[in-house]
Amino acid sequence: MKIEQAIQQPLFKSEKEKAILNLMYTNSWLCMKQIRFFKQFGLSPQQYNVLRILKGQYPNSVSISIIQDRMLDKMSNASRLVDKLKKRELIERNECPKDRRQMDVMLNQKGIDLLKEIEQHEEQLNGMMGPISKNEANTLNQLLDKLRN
Amino acid sequence: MKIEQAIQQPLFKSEKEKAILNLMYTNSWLCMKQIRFFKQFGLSPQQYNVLRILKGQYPNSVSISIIQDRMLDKMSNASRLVDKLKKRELIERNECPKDRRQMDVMLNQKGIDLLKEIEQHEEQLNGMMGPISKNEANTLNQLLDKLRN
DNA sequence: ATACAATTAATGTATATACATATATTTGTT
DNA sequence: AACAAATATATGTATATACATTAATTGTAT
Repeated sequence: MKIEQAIQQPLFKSEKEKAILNLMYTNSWLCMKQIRFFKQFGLSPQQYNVLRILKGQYPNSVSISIIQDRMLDKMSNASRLVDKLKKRELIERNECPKDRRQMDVMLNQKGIDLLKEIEQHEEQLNGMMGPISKNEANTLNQLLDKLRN
Repeated sequence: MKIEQAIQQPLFKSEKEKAILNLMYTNSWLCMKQIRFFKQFGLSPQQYNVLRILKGQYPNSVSISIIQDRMLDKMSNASRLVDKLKKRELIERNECPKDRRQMDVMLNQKGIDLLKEIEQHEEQLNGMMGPISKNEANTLNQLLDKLRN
C-alpha cells in the first residue's frame, strides 16, 4: 500500500516531506511488528538491541556508554535496559576494575541461548517485510544515510 | 555518516537487514530532532501530527477513530492526545449529533494560528535533513512502500 | 420490538521514555 | 597534593506508551 492511501493524505508539500512521513510511518509499522515478535521471548525490541550489541563483542564485555552509543534508538536508557536484562539473568554486570565508574556488561549462557532461539524464528520477522532485492536495499541504505547528512 | 559507523557495526547478515536497522536508526535520529523542534511550541510530534490531520479536513471535523487511522505512529492514543490538545485549547471537541458514540474534533483559531507559526519555522526542521533530490525522494518512497509489502 | 453483536471512545495499569539531576570516580591543572 | 572539570552510571519524576477493559451507543437478526 502506498503511503498516500496508508495515511489517507493525497497531497504532500514535496516529495521530500512525503519521504519523511513515509519513513516515520514505515518505522511505526515495523516497530509494531517487532514488539509483537519479541514479546514471545519476553523482550522489547530495545532489549533485543542490547543483547545483539553484547553478542557482537562476546566474549568481551561492553560498557553502558558504549551500549548507549551503539543503540539504534538513542532515546532508550541503556542503564535501565541493562538492569532489566540483569534481572532476567541474561547478562553479567560487573564493576570494571580498570575504571570503577564503568560497568563491564557481558552476555551469559542463558543470553546466548535465547539469541540462538530467536535466530531460529527470524524468518518469521523478516518474512513480515516485503521482498526487496539486494540492489534495492543498497539504494535504500544510501538514501537513508544521505538523509542524515 | 554511514550506518556502519553510526552504530559501529561493520558487518550485517544481509543488505536488507542493514536497511531495516538503518530505517530504525534514521527514524530515531529524526525523532530526536522533531521532539526538540516541537518543544519550542509546547507540542510533541504526535500532537503535531493530530493538528495536521485536523488541518487537512478543516473546517470539517474528524472523529477520534479517523485520527487514529491516519496517524503516522499507530501506537499513539488518539483519545488522550486529543484530550491534551483540548486542554491546551487548540481544538474543539463535541459529541457528534448523528452518532453519539463519536466525537467531532476540529481545529479552532488558536490551533490554526499555532500551525501557521510552526510553518514559518519549518525550514529549521527541514534544514536538519540532508539535501536529497526529488528523484531520490521518489525512489525512497517507492522502496519504503515496497518494504511494507 | 428485543436481544445480542459490533463499534466508538475513554480509562486503568504496568512499563518505558524524556529530561534533569545526583553520585562516584577519574583526569587535568596548578 | 589539592581541587576543579570531565566522565560513567544511576535515579527521580512527569509524561507517554502498550495493552486490556469498560461504558455507551448503534446495527442487525429474528
